[in-house]
Amino acid sequence: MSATTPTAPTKLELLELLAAIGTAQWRDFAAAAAHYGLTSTQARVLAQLNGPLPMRGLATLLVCDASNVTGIVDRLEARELVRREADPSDRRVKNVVATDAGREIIRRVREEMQATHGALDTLDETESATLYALLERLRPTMEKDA
Amino acid sequence: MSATTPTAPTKLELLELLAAIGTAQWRDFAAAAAHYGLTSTQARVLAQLNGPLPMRGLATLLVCDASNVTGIVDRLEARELVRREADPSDRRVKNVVATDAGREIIRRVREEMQATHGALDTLDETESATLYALLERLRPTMEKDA
DNA sequence: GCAGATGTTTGATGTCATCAAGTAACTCCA
DNA sequence: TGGAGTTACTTGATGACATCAAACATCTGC
Repeated sequence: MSATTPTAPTKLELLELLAAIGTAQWRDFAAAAAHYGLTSTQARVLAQLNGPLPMRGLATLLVCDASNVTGIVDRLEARELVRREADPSDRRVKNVVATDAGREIIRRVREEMQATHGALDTLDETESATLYALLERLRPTMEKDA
Repeated sequence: MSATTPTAPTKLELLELLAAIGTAQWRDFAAAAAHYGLTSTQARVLAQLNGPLPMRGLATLLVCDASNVTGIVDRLEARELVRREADPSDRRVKNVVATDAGREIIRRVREEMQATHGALDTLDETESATLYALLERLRPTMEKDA
């Protein structure tokens, strides 16, 4: 803590800075996705698909209406980035699974977020660890809904 | 640096955490905006309007097509949150200005981002300052376009 | 086995995003 | 001066998201 003697920021300043970082990262993500002909929403869905996930679960994760997910998955399925599979234990649910192509494309999108990667590379190990610890402190409160 | 002895996070972990914080904040903002019948885009426009701003400048800030801004400002103007004024020095440009109601509503939106406020309140002054300094280091690189 | 809850889709509607094209106004230089 | 080229804004077409309401099949519990 000797190298930097930061002046205390007002809460508003911190809030605005956080917003700026957030939008910058979002733009980086959207741009990388667009590179592969994906909308940011489609990329977001792919990013969630580590394992099979019911439509409803997807809607919950995206915090949107289930009917919305239908269309998004339709378009992803048309490009064979995703598949709908019947759930063996409940015939109502359809599990969405990423295809190999889908996994590959989202991997590349993450890789190509150059602005974000570049920014994180400017931090040394200690700084990264500090930032990580601070953000992790914020996370639980931030993710509580109103 | 004694209270916390953070284990070094991988870059991927840090990236994901940053993304999580970003989307949490975005949701908080969108929810607060919805409270006042604003879409997140409309709220974003209001947030930019500190002074008069030409349509084109707004489009640049939002990183979107100018034709898009026409519709957004139309809807804001219909609700009298915003006004189009002729520019005295260039009759092509229309400057967008927030009305009193517009300024008031965006002020309240910011106030009501409870998740974000709550999260930031968990940091003491030193931590805030550290976070601020780190994020400010990231900012310039993050905002560089690809 | 029936009533109610749940998962998914369809259809209507509104907002946001793009692109292409059109009009008005500005700039600059020959 | 006066036209060529640029710039600001709008309009219209189209597509992706987002919501809600309603339909349908299936599950659950009593």
